[in-house]
Amino acid sequence: MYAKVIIEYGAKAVDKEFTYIVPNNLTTKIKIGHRVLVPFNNKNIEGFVLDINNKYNDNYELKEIINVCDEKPILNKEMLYLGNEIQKAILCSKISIYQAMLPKALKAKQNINIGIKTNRYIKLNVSYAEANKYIEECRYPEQVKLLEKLITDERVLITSLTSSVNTLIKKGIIKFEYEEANRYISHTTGKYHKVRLNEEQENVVNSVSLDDDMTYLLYGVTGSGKTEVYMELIDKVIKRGKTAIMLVPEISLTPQIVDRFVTRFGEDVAILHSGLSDVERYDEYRKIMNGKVKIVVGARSAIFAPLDNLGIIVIDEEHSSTYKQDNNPRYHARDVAVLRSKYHKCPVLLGSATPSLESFARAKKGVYKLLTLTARAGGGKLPEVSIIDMKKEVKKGNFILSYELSKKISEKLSKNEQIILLLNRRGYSSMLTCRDCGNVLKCPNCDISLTYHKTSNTNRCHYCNYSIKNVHKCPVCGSDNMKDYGLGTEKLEEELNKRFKARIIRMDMDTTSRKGMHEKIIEDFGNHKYDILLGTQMIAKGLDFPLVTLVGVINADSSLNIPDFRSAENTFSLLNQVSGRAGRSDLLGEVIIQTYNPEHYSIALAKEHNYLKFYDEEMKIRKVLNYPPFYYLTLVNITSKDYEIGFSEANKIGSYLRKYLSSDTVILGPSMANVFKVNNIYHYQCIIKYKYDDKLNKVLTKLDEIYKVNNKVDVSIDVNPIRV
DNA sequence: AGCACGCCGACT
DNA sequence: GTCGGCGTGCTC
Repeated sequence: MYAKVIIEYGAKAVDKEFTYIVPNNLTTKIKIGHRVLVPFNNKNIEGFVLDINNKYNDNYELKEIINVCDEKPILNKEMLYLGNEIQKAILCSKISIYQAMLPKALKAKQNINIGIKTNRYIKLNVSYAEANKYIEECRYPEQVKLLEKLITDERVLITSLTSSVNTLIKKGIIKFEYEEANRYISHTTGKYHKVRLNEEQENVVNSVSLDDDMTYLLYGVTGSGKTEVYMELIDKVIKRGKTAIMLVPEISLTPQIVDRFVTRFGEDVAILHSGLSDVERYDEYRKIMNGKVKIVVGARSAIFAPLDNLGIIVIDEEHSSTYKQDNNPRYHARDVAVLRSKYHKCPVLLGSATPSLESFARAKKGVYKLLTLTARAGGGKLPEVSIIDMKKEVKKGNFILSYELSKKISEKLSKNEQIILLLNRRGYSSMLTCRDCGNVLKCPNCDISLTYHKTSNTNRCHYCNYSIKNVHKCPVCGSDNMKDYGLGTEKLEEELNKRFKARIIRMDMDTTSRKGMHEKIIEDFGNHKYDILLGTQMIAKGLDFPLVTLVGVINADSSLNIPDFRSAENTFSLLNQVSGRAGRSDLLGEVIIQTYNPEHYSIALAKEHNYLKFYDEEMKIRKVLNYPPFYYLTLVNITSKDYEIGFSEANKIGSYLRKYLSSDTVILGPSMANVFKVNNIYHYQCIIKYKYDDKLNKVLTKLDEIYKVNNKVDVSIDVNPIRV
């Protein structure tokens, strides 16, 4: 008996199946999907069994599998199928997908020590009458206390053995009971209040057929009650005895969503997101594997949750770029969802207030079925948005806060209402420049300027984490005339503290790096321990604070100025998202957007909350420039430590693509990537634009093969990149 | 990925 | 003479 195994190494050179002999003692036990320990190149490593058969024709001298690592297979039939399909679609190594599907504890990798925790309980081993009789005759108060507790509580958790427990066990009065522990406890805040759906929501729920593999796009304005629709559909699915996956962009940003699911569905829910520790994630994952839960709420990788009998997959904020993994394997959760929906014959529901252009275009073409929610669920109005032209404000000397925004902040503070301010840049200032020689302080390893952080008094690189103590003299000319430019969240916080007497909390990557800080800031702000929440785009999503009546966007241009074909879409969507945070209760919300480009359509249309008009405008541009959704994109990234070698190989790759791809496929480049040097590695890229190219997959696979063995340059392929 | 093998420079 | 640098190639 032979087994084909893929091994734990992610390197392209060993991304193939290796055949091993299954020793006699394992033939009955071993199954496809099992994690196994195998000898490989004089080392013992782990891998997964992908196939078992009785034939082997080659004359290579095979080795034997050492052992199977777990009782049951880790990869089920569906996961193996998904791995195959995804590998074909995005040209990544197979092992990388299987690893991406699993929690750390179950990946093929040795020396991970993540075990199962077992709780020990004690329980009565005799009738209540006998226990009571024992109590009467017992001279030891500790024993009496224990038994009395057991009569009322049925079982008691034991963390350390006491002599009274020992005695009672010995006498057979009590017995032990063991149970797997759950180390993750989702703290919920309240009880579930069933909300009655309005007519529009009801219609949407009824339009979704639970019996076929259709994809639906739910386009609903912010606050229109999309979550209630999701929960209602999931409830229906569960009542039919099926299971559901609910994806959210990054759950630790939205504890409020978790809270709503846990309060409504209780024990039926497992949570999977990056905020969990490895042991917590393992516990949640086991609940799913063992069929103990019916709903999985989680971020991107939760799309792989091994639920049987899937009845629906919901993807909230479907336009969010976090659904695409930005390192290997570069999969998109939306695509995996469609694969799983076909496998289970169940619907996919994508929801957003600002759907991605790709999805909306598909919905218009009828590939997806379009559903809409036009009104805010509580009857609340969409907030009033005003746009401030910062070019005029700067002339008046208002560099950070416009007159209008300052006035509104004071007004809301005096009414004891809350304020959210968005500034999409962390740190104090964005760069340090010498006024005498014009030198800009740059990262020595990367191609970008360093950001000054006042809290730590350092200049840091946001790409490679390089940091130096703040400098006062120009390293080039020695002048002490250094000046900082640009505005970050730290400086904004300082300015607010100077100008207002208010309780202010900052939320960005620097204040939330400690575990649980997200939740804490959100909870504290929700409990009105602060008046102003300022932060980067992490404050824009899914938060629901009834007391917030003013949202200010400090610099709407920061996302607009990123050189990317999606920058207008991202700007519109961010402005729309963050505006939606205002006025979620009966208090009317106001939004003030500060910008240097007040006439830009993505900003002007965000003022009107006009997604449909934005869609039309943006589609015109995409059409002219041959960008998605009119063309597909694939990015070939070429990286090298050596500038010259990178350059020449990138050119070779460019000509290779031009030679072998169809003539109506457009190949741009090679060119230097947006940030050319990161961590002393040079980045080149070729962009491939195509409508349909039956040669593409083959050509790219071949290219990949060629460069597998080249260790001077690395070639990675990104199908449907989110950033170009 | 990780390890052995192999061919050149600077040391006891 | 030998230790060790890392470039090359192979792993069921």
